[in-house]
Amino acid sequence: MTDARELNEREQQILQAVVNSYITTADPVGSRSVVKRFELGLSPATVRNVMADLEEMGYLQQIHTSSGRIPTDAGYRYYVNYLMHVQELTLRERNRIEHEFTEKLNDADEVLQHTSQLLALISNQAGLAESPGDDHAYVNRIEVMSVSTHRVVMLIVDNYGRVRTQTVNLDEAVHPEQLQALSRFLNDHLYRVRLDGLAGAIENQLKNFLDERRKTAELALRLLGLAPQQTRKQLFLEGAGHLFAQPEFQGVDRAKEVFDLFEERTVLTEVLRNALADERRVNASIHIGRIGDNFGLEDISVVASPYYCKDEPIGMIGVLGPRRMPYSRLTSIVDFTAGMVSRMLTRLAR
Amino acid sequence: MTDARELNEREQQILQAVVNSYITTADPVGSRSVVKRFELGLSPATVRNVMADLEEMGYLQQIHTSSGRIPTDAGYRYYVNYLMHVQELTLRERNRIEHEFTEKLNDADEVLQHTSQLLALISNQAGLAESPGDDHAYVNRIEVMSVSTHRVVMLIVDNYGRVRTQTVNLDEAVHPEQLQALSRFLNDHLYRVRLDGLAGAIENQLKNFLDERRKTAELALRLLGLAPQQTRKQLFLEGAGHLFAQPEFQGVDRAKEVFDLFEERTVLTEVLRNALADERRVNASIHIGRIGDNFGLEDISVVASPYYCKDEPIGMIGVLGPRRMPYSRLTSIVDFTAGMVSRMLTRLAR
DNA sequence: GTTAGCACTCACAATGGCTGAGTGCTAAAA
DNA sequence: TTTTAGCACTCAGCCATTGTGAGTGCTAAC
Repeated sequence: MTDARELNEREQQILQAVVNSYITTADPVGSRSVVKRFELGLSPATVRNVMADLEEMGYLQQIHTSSGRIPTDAGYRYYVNYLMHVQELTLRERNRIEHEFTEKLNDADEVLQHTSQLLALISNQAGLAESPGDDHAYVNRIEVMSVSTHRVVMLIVDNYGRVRTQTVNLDEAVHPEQLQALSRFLNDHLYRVRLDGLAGAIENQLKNFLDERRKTAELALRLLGLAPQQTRKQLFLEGAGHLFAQPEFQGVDRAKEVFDLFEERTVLTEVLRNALADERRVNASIHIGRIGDNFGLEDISVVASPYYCKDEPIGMIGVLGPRRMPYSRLTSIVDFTAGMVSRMLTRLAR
Repeated sequence: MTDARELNEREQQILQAVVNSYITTADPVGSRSVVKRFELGLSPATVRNVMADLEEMGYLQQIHTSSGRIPTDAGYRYYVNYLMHVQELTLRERNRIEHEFTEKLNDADEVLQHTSQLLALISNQAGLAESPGDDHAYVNRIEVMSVSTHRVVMLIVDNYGRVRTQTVNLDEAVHPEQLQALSRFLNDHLYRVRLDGLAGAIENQLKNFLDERRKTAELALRLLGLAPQQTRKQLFLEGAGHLFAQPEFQGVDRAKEVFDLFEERTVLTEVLRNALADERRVNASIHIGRIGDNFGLEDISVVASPYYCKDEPIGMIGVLGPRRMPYSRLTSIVDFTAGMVSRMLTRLAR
């Protein structure tokens, strides 16, 4: 990789040919097959020279002398940024996706779970969908009730229609009147407060409360403190099996690595998050190669796109597959689907 | 497999030796290695003769002429039923398990999820645990509240401390008074009713109700009818990765089959259920070989044991691994753990 | 009934030759 | 100067061959 000079037209053509060919066949591609498949009006020898240049610049690599070339991460990156023409979805495909979202979906989690399934199905890769985290969700309604003498359930409905329950065990019994007061208090003071700032919202006002109200506030704080923090952003992952069908994951060791990756959802969430920061040409951002530092997997790519609620970015959806994946199609799919999710969510949170 | 005559002592010894050896090494075991490892005071030739007999009777098989023998399903079965001496847990191990259950576990689902993790960890196999189904759970408390004009949440607490919420969308708005009446009504009539018979319990009494009460009852029925039936028994499965470490699942195709099996939890539940019917010598029942009819997997065994709540059998827990598994140890682990779960659950449901 | 001996079987690993796809380089053609 | 034809070379994958070792069945002797 000597310098990063611009590629001339022929180089671009050939890089594109190599990437396209490799994406569909998974075989290293040689000079002869390039001229045959793409009819460039050149001889294999010329193509070889160009390929040698591309290799020197770091866009292609050989798995060993005298095998064809395959794209490097940089090669894919160049292809994705400058060469790929996004393959628009057909009307039929768009209708299909839209149709999927007419189903009865009551809250954001249902929407996103469904989304990950849908993405897996139509992309033939693994589908990912992050559900809105506590930093983007607000209390719509909050209710407390006792379920036994020393046990209390707190029920929180957020602006995405999700219902979350948290059970808390108390040391002492609570009177029904106390609970009623507590419910009123919570609804008064936590309405539209962000889910990750419930305790903080009350603490801030604590000094303004007197007597009974103060007691109620302190009880509220105790409850919130005892409730298990299930703040972890949920990540829906569907269709993992598709990956095992790909030739690059045939080896047992590889398969094991993929399996382990799927167990570690936090890492995946991380990747999705970082994808946002990546340079991007189209709406979808694309992560190419090696995920995290602890996983041996170099051969993973992610195509992800943010979804919005009322123009505010909330989370990401996307697909995950082998590095050799049909980016041009997937970006369209992911983008379009993200748009649908945004619309659904905005409607839910009305 | 000519006849099922009893095995004489020497035959038993040798069958046991073969099973033990194969369980630990995963290699077919030959006559010479048997006499070396187990010091029977016999020559290899004699052992060969006995092994030939055992093969004829269907307890052993050869993978090809001139390889050692490995046990058949029948061989394992004989071993498990008559030969195996249950390997008691050490005090240390029992303490370890008991210690795990001192953790704060608030409801049955937490207990059983924890159990599946624990089993996976100490058995080095996949851990299974079925949570109590709707046919063994009773309503302890039931509450209804509106979360928006046309949306209602029904909250059901069962006798195992589990809280389940179901949201229902209605066509028309509901008045708060209606809901209050509804909550009272439900608590009056569904207390201690089995979770899978809620609608039925109300229908049965429908004719006894007049006027407003009848209206309330009908509203209740509508709600219960609209609520999604999440009756599916939950199956916790943990430590699936352990299986991929076993040599019998190294092949890619095998690995894929295991993966598919884990996606199909209903099949697993089925197996656990059937395990109960199996002949059993010790407390734990053992399923050997081939699961279901649609899976190619012949090489799976399950060791399972029921757990109880107040002496009533509720569900199963167990471990799943290759057919070649250390049954003598696993039965103890599973049995003991099942006992702990029973104790925990009985306490929870007091 | 048990054992020693022997010929036989068969999976598995190592070896070597062959093939085909692909390359780099050089010299000639455009 | 750029492109192409030609040629020698490389290397993975396939195939057949061979040797080895663990194990067997059978027979005859103990």
